[in-house]
Amino acid sequence: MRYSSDQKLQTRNRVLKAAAAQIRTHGPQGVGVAALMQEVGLTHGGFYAHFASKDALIAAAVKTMFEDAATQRHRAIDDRSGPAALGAFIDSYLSPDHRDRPDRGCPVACLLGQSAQLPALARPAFDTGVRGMVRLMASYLPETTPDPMALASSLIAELAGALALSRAVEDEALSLRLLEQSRLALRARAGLTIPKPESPYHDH
Amino acid sequence: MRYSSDQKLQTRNRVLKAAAAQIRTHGPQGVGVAALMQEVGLTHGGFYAHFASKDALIAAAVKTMFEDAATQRHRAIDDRSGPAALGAFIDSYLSPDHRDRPDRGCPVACLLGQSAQLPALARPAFDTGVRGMVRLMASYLPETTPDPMALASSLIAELAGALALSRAVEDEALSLRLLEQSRLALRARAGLTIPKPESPYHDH
DNA sequence: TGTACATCAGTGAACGCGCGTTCACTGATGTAC
DNA sequence: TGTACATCAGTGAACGCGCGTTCACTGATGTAC
Repeated sequence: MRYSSDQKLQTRNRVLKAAAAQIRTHGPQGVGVAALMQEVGLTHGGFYAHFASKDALIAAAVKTMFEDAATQRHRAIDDRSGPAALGAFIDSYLSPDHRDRPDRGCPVACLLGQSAQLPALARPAFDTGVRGMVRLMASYLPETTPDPMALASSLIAELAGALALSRAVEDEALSLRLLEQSRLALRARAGLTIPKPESPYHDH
Repeated sequence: MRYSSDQKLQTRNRVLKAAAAQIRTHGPQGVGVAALMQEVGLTHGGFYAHFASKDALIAAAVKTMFEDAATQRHRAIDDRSGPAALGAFIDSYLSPDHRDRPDRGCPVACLLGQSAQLPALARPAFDTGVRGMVRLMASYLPETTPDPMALASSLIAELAGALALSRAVEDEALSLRLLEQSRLALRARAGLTIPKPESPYHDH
């Protein structure tokens, strides 16, 4: 090969990363091959040295989105445990920061309404992502919980729903209210009796 | 005018109705002027006798979607009252039927993830729709509820989130589980202690 | 009442633009000798 | 070690198609006289 040994792989990864960000902010339809390659500093013709088609790119990008999210989750599990981890998870998930940065956020919430526009290859990754979130949530719940998976399913639905609603809504006050009401409700439902007052990030 | 007096209005309404169905199933981007007009039995050229642009059509269609939903809600209120109405609302909202028929379903859930693709003219209608749902839910809640609007906000987030998740997921079993767990959880949270076992539609 | 004219919803061909994809070519690097 | 050749990531022009929009035209109906 004429470029340094793994340069092709690096380029591919840069394209994938840029695509993932675009998908998260503008949806699968919002990705343009030419614009994407320009963002990476290349011309559009070179795209097909890395991917067979735009759909193949999207499928690969969605897959990596969920893989990255899974590793992030595992890292978070190792860091803390029990109520502290659960509280931090809920707070950061329903924070204005997470709402405003879909390009760095939870892929499940980003793709909630756009799954119909995903190429078939990318669909299974979404299921895996949802299952992973529910399982994670269940593992966080107090041991006294009668049916952790059932409760976790319900909690995840509210978590993703509240974030998606807060993003879809135009009025800032309404958006913040949606986040905050669900944040408090979820903390209570998950057995965290004392909700942190403000600043959802640094719970000491 | 050369066609019977209100024919133009009827045509316009037929186009609007077809557009609303398309938006619900395939998103705002999924609507094509030519395909839409053909569906109504006309040729694409005539479109611009009714709408200034595709965006204007989408804005109008979204607006009517929410207006129709609001009148449906008001009709539902008149029919029943209290717990029966609340239970029926939750059950039908989280039914497989509602999941499988987005073209007839709640516009809030349909547009949850696609609001970024809506023309600016259509955005305020979404906010109004969300507020309307929360207010309706709050009015259903038991009088003993401490903060009905707060609880309603949380309930609506789970309601919309669970429906959207169940639609986005590929695996039927997972999809049904998401619907059912949230249906039971929401009934319990809303103070309906005895959830109906199956057949969410006819709760006599 | 009957006739001539005006109106305008709807037709269908055409335009223009964006975008995914193709392809002949480049030129720096790796390999063979 | 040095030279000739092969490879292939990336270039940039071009193609083709879909789609939103335009426009000259039609012909059935409403209106004026």
